[in-house]
Amino acid sequence: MSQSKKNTKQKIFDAAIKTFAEKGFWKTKVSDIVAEAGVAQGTFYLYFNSKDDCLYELLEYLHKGTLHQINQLIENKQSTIFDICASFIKRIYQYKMLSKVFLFEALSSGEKFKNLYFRFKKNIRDMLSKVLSEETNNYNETTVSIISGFLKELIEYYILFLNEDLDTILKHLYEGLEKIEGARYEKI
Amino acid sequence: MSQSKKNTKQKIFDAAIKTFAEKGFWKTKVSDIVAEAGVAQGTFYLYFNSKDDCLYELLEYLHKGTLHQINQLIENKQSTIFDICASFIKRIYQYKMLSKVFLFEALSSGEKFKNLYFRFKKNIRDMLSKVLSEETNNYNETTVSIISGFLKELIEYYILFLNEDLDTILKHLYEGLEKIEGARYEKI
Amino acid sequence: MSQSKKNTKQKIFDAAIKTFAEKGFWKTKVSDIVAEAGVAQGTFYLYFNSKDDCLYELLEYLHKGTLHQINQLIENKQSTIFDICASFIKRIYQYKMLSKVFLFEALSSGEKFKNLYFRFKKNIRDMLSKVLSEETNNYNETTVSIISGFLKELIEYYILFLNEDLDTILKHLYEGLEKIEGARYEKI
Amino acid sequence: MSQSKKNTKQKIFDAAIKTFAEKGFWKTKVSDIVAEAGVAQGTFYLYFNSKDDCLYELLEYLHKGTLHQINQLIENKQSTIFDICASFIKRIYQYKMLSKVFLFEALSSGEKFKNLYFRFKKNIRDMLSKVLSEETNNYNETTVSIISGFLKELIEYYILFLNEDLDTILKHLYEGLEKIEGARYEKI
DNA sequence: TATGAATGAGGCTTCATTCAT
DNA sequence: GATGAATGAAGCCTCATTCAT
Repeated sequence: MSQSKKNTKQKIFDAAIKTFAEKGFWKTKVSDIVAEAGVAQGTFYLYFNSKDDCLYELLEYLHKGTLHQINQLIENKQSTIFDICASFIKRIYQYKMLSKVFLFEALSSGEKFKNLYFRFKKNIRDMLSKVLSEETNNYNETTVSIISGFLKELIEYYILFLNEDLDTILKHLYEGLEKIEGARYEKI
Repeated sequence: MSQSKKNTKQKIFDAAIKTFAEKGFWKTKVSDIVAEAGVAQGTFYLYFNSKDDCLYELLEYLHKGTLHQINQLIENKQSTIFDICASFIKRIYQYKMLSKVFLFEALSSGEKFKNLYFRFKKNIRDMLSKVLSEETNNYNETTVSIISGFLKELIEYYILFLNEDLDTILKHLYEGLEKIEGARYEKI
Repeated sequence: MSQSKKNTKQKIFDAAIKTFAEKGFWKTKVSDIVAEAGVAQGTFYLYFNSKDDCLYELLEYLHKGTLHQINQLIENKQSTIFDICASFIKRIYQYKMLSKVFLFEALSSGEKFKNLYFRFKKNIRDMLSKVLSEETNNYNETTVSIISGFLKELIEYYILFLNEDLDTILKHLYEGLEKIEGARYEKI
Repeated sequence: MSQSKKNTKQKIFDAAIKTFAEKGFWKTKVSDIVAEAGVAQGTFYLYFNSKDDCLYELLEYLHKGTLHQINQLIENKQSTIFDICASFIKRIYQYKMLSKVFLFEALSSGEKFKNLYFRFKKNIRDMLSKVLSEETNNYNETTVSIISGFLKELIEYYILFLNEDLDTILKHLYEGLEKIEGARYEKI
């Protein structure tokens, strides 16, 4: 892939993220994306087969990257559940707009996206399970649900609704996990 | 409102809930709703100004009813946090399809719906706060976030994804609150 | 089907025939047809799934009607090959524009239409065969090819290109068949 | 024209013939042609002004070549009508794909092409007239129509539809002319 | 009140053509 | 000459909404 081709695709990608996040998948027109990207309507179709396709590629990118990042932490045996969650929250915060699309658009954007969303949720829960079972001796599924739900609440309420900064959110996370797990963590 | 008018509107209401839940707001056509309801296309517009309007009315109905139900429990000073949560879960379970639309479509269906959704979330959190502060002496916002997130996880994962029955879900709820609060509740 | 519905479909049908005949299938836009018919763009899609569909329905109509008409003549045992051909030519002349579409657009409008065209051609040849074998004792396939080709030449050259009137064309037909068959026919 | 330029143009020419014949003029995209030719999209426009232009050049080439070939036969006073027709059929068979485009696409590809087609048809008929009037003493226009139609039927039905081989088709031709003319020809 | 045919603005996508390299 | 990414006009089709009956 040539440099210029890569650039054009990236421009469209960035514009799509921004537009999907602002207007939502269904209200976003391809013409909005290309206007934001500064390319012609037809150019969009050189890189994506459809609007659907574009969203799917974006979500897969976030999905894979996030899981990969967490997996690497897990392989480092010294990572605590706090490290994992903080890493997750940081990534979501970094990709705020794209995450918004993933977490709050996917369920209503068609079967394909719903499946991707639930695959993601399942993966996150599995990772939490793994770390919890290594870390504590009274692991159970309920704890996974509590933490998984708490993470989503942090994102939904503190990031999206209240729009708080990362440090404040990590503080909430720390306090929450402390309460849930009854343990103290080193902040990272 | 005459009896027959009420019936027609109710037919459309029910059809709309079913269709929105099955196909999502954006993929639902007015023609789908009226086909399901067994009335003519034009009839829809005798009762609703628009497709948006119809969804909004539905969500407000769920919103108000749910808050009202919880409020009544709160006014009965003996209600525990478990009672409140169980009542909430039961109602969501009862209006499974409509709730699905509310909890997972609203954020992506336009500004108006997003506002309604966050108003609802805020109300639920406030009620939890109120009960918690009456019930425990170490109440804090973090606990509200944990419980609020846990409730949504129960709905998202156990009701929508795994499609478990009400009793199983209430069991999860009980175990979760026990873990969060470190207390035992009377099951209702 | 209500009267008004029938009328609208007929209006579109007529407009489609005219437009297809004038501009050809590929150059005809749905917007041309509806403009000619005096209805809205969307109305077209109440009656046809697509432009393809519309053409197909038109051609089938001509196809079936023409075959039916000839079949009835054949069942009357006294019909000569001249009667059959004259009846065919008259029908083509009557549906001049639609026939033009069938005979000269179908082969280039996609597989489906090509198949319909060759089915039609085969049917016509079979009918000619049947009548010839009843009428003469030295019937053979070559004669069928000669007559079939002659008929198409009459249409292509005298109707479409020279735009001659029906009587002149029937005169050509009479002379041609006389030459081919070496017999004299009663003009009908 | 340089050698390499000639090669590129020829590659595109050949690809265009193949593609037009397979998919028809309207369904053929310039991108199909260049893919088949193995050149870049822009290269097409170094040799042709437009897709229309390319088809027109192709058809003119077939047109002129065919007429030229027949004219040479006519100048040789000993050529019979069978020689002329056989030569015509052989050429059509040799340029099967291109002929398909000419004979069955031209009428529906726009005014310019329709004119070219009828010019061709007129030329063929004139040549037949000329030979017939030299060969027989009871020449008339009807015979021209019969032979012209028969030739097209041979192409349409036996070449395109039944896909028979050249010898078989020439046999049909021989039998047909024998029947039409009541004479015996030397096969060439 | 109820109907359902008709509307038409608007979105998605295609593809012939251009042009900078 | 050759390339192929970029263009953008144009066309098909959808569907929320209207309105005459």
